[in-house]
Amino acid sequence: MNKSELKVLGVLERVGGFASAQEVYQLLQRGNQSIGLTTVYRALQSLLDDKVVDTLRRDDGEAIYRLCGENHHHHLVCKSCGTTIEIQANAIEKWAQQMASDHGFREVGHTAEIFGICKKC
Amino acid sequence: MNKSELKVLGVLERVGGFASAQEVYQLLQRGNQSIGLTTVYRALQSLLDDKVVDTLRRDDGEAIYRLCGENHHHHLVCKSCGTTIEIQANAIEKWAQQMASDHGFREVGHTAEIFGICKKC
DNA sequence: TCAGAAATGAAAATGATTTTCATTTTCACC
DNA sequence: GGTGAAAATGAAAATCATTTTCATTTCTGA
Repeated sequence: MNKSELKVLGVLERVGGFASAQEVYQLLQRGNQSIGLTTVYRALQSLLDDKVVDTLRRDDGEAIYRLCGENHHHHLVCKSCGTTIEIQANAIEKWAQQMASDHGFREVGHTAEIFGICKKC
Repeated sequence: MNKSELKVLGVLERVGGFASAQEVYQLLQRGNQSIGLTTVYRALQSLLDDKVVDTLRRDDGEAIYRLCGENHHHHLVCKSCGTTIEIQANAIEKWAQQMASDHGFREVGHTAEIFGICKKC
């Protein structure tokens, strides 16, 4: 675990959720922790290999990362105004585990998002 | 639904599973159905809008598409080999409805996906 | 201190996807 | 059949995340 990886980890901690490589890079630039974009990618790859972070893809295909083992939540998003509400969902966690083990999957993760039009809109 | 979209649909039918835009393009070139890559992308986008096809991302970020049945389902995806299993989930449907109505949302939709490493990998 | 290894980052390369724009096709109407 | 506006097409250029290259800098351990 070298210096760059620690900086990237620091950002992911502060963010407390998902961030893309580009976002991590931007955030480091804003602070006085600037490291090169290439190094950000390398650090993320290395953290992935060490299973310290977790990765997903946004709808647009951009990869996003977060610290493993953070308790995660889901989102309820308004399609119109963008308001986002965090929701906990034990039901979902259990469902994902159950489905995965039914089919012999391991190292399981999941995503779930609800979207609609909120009261105000 | 125009001619290009029909050709793309034809390929997806023959493939009987997921294919990327680039793959659809290649397959059309091999047959005597050649259409431009741009048109393939446009046709896929249009089919997506019409909810005739379904999309996912490969690990490398490439988008893959397939015909979707009319019944709504979720996916269990192997991060390693890409194997995809369709799963039904009444629990999720109910959860989404419940959460949304709790917060006064309407016109509700949702996404949910489970990913992990399958038995074979 | 010194040499070799590892880390770094700027710039170029890659590859999927999107945009641009000039051309072609379709289609309703005369 | 002929006409023209609207839609479809595709080649080429642009975009953008990510990876590779490679010359330079920093570590590390003897």
